[in-house]
Amino acid sequence: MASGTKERILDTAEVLFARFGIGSTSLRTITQEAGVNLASVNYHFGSREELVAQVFLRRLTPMNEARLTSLRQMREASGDAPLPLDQLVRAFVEPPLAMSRAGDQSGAVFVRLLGRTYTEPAESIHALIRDTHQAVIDAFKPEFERSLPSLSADVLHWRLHFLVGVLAYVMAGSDIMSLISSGHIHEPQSVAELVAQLEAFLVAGLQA
Amino acid sequence: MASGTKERILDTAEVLFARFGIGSTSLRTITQEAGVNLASVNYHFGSREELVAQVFLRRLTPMNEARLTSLRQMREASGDAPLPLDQLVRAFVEPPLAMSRAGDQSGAVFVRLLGRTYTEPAESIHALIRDTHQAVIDAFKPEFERSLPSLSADVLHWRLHFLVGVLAYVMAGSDIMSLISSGHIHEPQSVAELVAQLEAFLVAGLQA
DNA sequence: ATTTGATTTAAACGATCGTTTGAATTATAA
DNA sequence: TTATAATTCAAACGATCGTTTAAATCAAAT
Repeated sequence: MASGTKERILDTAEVLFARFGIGSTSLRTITQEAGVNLASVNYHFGSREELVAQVFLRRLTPMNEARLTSLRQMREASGDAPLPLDQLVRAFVEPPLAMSRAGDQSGAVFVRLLGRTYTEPAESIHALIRDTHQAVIDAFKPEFERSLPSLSADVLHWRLHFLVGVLAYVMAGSDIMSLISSGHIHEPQSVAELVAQLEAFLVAGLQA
Repeated sequence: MASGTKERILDTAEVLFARFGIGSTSLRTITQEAGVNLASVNYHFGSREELVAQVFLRRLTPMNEARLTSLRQMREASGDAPLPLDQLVRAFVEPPLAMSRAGDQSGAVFVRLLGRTYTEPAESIHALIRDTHQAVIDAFKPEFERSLPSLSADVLHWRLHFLVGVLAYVMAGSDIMSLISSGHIHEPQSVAELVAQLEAFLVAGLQA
């Protein structure tokens, strides 16, 4: 029964971090829910902080690779021409949202956690997200510049900032604004529809 | 020297909540920083949870009143006609951002705290924000419907969701995306410029 | 000046936190 | 089977948490 302890801790921590927040979830709560011994966290991860980092890293890496792969394929298909803006937005936005429709719920849970973490104050986590996103930004930024040549560097910077903000908020899946629709919680029928809605909004905003 | 203890606690808690997060800030840290006795929090506020609520309530109330006042003035000036979308967006977006330019820094600190709290998991705080925003949503929702008559209820709902997402992210002032501009942290010269940038982006996105 | 109530203070409460320890248990391989 | 390593386990460590208590101090009013 030893095998799988590490993954059980990661899975359980992911769920509890998303539900109660990283700082408000204790190792005792995690290990109790996971059915493993308290000391196993320090045995397998060394410290609580390392556990937090591993929870993010095991999903951030493939997620960002999906974005880069999508962008690379578009580049190859597009030759020297600037990329169509809608495709560019989609390549950036879809991979994280696509995780929400994974067979198990684990992907969706992590997306929610990640979205919330974007605006969380803990500097150590910010640094981790920043590092893992660096390659993505480096690859997408010049493409946006080429696809939106009429925008000044300042304006483009702000609009990309806004883009990330929308994405982070959608990922966080905050239910605060469910009251916009008069109390009706209105989940999208499918991730594809959400991506389409998001893409239309963002493309128009970027081209404003 | 007794007088001002309550306000000192509120001010200090606001700063520390914004910097380290609500759940990660202890009463001992707050009272030590504020230079007051530990027990004074429970004396003046009853409990830590009530202190958190008061930190939000003392600024949320005037902020939302500013939004409603702005909307009411627009309504009176506009007769029966639908409101111009840019004005509508501005009335919703400007009051929270305007707090950032208050004489003291306290307003800016709170805006940052509020933005971060939008995607924070603590349900008690969500409920508090939801309640204080209810009147604002009730007033703005039908105006957006009138100013954007071509949008279906579903699409409008999503776009307002996106709008709130952008606003929350900007308020949070996350520096994660400072790397978009190649590491240059690029603060807006003025709140007015930020509002203008935001308004252009949002109006275009809403009309997509 | 004295009394009354409001406020501050130091100290302690039990609970929970992340981490460590050393023995018990399990898996791996010779 | 026996030796060796990996893992799990119960228990305890010191530190910190929010809260409470009762005495000390302050302010205001009689």
